[in-house]
Amino acid sequence: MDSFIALPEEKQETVIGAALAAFGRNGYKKASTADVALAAGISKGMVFHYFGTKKGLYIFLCEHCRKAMGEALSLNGKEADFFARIRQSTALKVELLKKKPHMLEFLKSMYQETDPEVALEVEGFRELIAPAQQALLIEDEDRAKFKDGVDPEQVLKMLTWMGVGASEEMSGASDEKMNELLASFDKCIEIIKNNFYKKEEYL
Amino acid sequence: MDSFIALPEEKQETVIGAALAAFGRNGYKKASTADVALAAGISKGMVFHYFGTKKGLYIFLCEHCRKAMGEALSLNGKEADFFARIRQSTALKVELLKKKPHMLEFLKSMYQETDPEVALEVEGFRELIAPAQQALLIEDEDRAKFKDGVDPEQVLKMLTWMGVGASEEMSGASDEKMNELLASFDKCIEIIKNNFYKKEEYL
Amino acid sequence: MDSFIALPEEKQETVIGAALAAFGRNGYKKASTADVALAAGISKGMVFHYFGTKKGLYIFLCEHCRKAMGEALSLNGKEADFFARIRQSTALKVELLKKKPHMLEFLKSMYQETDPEVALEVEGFRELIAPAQQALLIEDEDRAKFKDGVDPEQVLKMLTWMGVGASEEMSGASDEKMNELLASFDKCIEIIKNNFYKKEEYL
Amino acid sequence: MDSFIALPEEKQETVIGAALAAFGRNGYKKASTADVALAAGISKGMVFHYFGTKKGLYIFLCEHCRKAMGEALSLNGKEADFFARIRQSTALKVELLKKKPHMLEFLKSMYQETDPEVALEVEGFRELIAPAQQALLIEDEDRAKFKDGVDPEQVLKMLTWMGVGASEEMSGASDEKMNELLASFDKCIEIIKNNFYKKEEYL
DNA sequence: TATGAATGAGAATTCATTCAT
DNA sequence: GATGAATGAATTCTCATTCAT
Repeated sequence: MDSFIALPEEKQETVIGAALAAFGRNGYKKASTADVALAAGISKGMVFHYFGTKKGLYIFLCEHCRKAMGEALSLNGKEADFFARIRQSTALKVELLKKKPHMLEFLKSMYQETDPEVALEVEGFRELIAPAQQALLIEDEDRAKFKDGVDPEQVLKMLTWMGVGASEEMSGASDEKMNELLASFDKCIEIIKNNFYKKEEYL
Repeated sequence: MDSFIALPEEKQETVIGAALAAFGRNGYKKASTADVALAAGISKGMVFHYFGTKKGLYIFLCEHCRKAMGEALSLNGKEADFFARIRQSTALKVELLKKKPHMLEFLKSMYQETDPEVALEVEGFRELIAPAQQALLIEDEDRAKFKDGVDPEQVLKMLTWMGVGASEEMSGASDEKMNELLASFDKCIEIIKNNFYKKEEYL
Repeated sequence: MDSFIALPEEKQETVIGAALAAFGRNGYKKASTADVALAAGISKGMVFHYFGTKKGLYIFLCEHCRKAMGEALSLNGKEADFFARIRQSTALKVELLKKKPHMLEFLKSMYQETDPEVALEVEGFRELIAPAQQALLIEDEDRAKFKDGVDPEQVLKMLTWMGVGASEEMSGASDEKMNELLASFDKCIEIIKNNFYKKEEYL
Repeated sequence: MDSFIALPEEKQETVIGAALAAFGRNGYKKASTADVALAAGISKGMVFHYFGTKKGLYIFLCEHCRKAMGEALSLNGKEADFFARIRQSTALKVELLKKKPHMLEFLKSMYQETDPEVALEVEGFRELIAPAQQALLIEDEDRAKFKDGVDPEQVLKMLTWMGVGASEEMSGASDEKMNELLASFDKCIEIIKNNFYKKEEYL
């Protein structure tokens, strides 16, 4: 793993790209180290030299994606408003994944991974990525903006669930369909905001 | 397949349960027919006698789940009100999945399945199951109940996504937690109804 | 086996025909008892009831063919002349095999069988059938007909080898081709007779 | 296949010998890759590394034999006389098959192979090998040497059939027996030549 | 470092044979 | 006698991992 990090950035990217694509396309079990090596233009032996085992490579990729997600979202300049934060967060994620299509493939596949050999690790990474994806904590100043009688936590839950549902539907959707779904999701946020924020003041 | 259907119901259930569990746990590729046979208490040979191939078994399970879902939801006695229908549908699904926990596992895994050997079949079943899961079509008499300026279709989409998100979270949750989530989901429906229906008339 | 012989002739023929066809088409190893049973319209269990094992069935068929061959050739009414005997023998064989096409298939396949499980038995039957096929012993009265300086035994060897070679080529040949080859073989016999018999007296 | 060709000649021969023997002994279907690997002193995996599939190995062997036959016969230095050519060709083939006994076994088995999985390929190779085995075309200058009234083509056919018959008998014969048969075959050629060539001029 | 040949455990599938009904 | 469900050994093929070069 150290020896991999010592590689020139460019070569690292090639290998990572090839591996993300291979696992994204076929899942953990069916993706073969030979495929990864071939696509990366290195020998099978090197894959094991760099990552020890197939599992080691997979976990490295999970970690790599988590970092990339985190970095992208950390650019999220603390938007003042709760709903604005949700929208920006969503937009940033979509941005990132459009630039690194293999990463999107991989993440989708990772969310679907059921192979027990990596189940534990994947579970952990899912939890690590989740908050990074959300940045959805309701702060005190947000709370005040909600209409009386509306439970902000419940609204957050609704939004979170909707996000999961929308993501699920985006998985495997075409680019066109994805944009459409994104617009629809945006509309949902809008609707909820319109209905649960105190109208006069925060719209 | 015929020979399988001729089996006593009880034995069928054992085999189906074992297979749902195996595929649900490990996904199509890694689940092994030997595991299924062992868990079902039959010989490897019988798996092939009954279902021909591993793929045949998988497709049989898809079909089986579709039927079970359909039957459960067909009990849904045409509630008059749109939101009432959603609630009942959700309650019925949760009921079913509590009784057949392996089926839930399997369905989740099926929604995630990417193995090209069954991709086509799974795709088909997803589409067949989707409407059965919903029974959520908005009818004209429902449309009239929504506030002016509210797009009923968008609200349906929100509810659908929320349903998926909530189901996801319910997966693997304890019985207690599941009840809690169900209550929370119920609250969501309530909130949305309160906000999008014409208040005076339909609450 | 006794139980099989107790069957009505007609049923026996059905089973034998199906078995000859199955083994003839696919060879010993690849032909499956299930195929035989299906084609014969009986259950797998009966195949084993009648013949004990797959090998038992195969040997029964060998024996059956040997008998059939012997009976056909025994009709061969002791033609006086050596070459006339060869021709009649050939004609009778062709006759028989045209009437029982499955038997021909089977015999061809049997001559080709290399599976060690039946190699010994097949070897034995080949030797048993060979003389029956030939009826080619040169008798003293024949010997006198050959030109001086011609070794009758060597001529017999030539004819035998030609017979094997011609049979080999007939295997797998179409009906039309087979007739053509038969005519050609006939011409060979004629040529040899013309050249090795004392001309004036025996042509 | 490339990787196999890259092997040291000696190892290639070992593997080829083991495979020829296995298929020759048991036929395509029953010969097992495990046997081949064991006899060749390599692992099961390597068989597939080298040849991809069992069928790939079989076809490689067919091709290998075709080449070996072709090379051996190409040494046949264009003997002037037809019968001389036949004798030399026969001698060369016997030479080859004495050196590579497994090849003989394999070729016999191949000529008998009926397994549909390789039927097409075998058919093709049979046709390719046939002419290589013959080198027996009668040329115009040969034709003139035959007695009037003798059909040279029919004589060729006789010789060819006899060659097949003799080869069949040589298969599996002891070295001593083989020499005896060879001498007998030689005598046949001599006899035929004596009878069908114009005596005064060409003997 | 880098290679890819080599290994061997494991997976799907087939099928002769047995045996309860 | 008859059936065909049931068994499990054997077979082809795949692939992570190791290791000599």
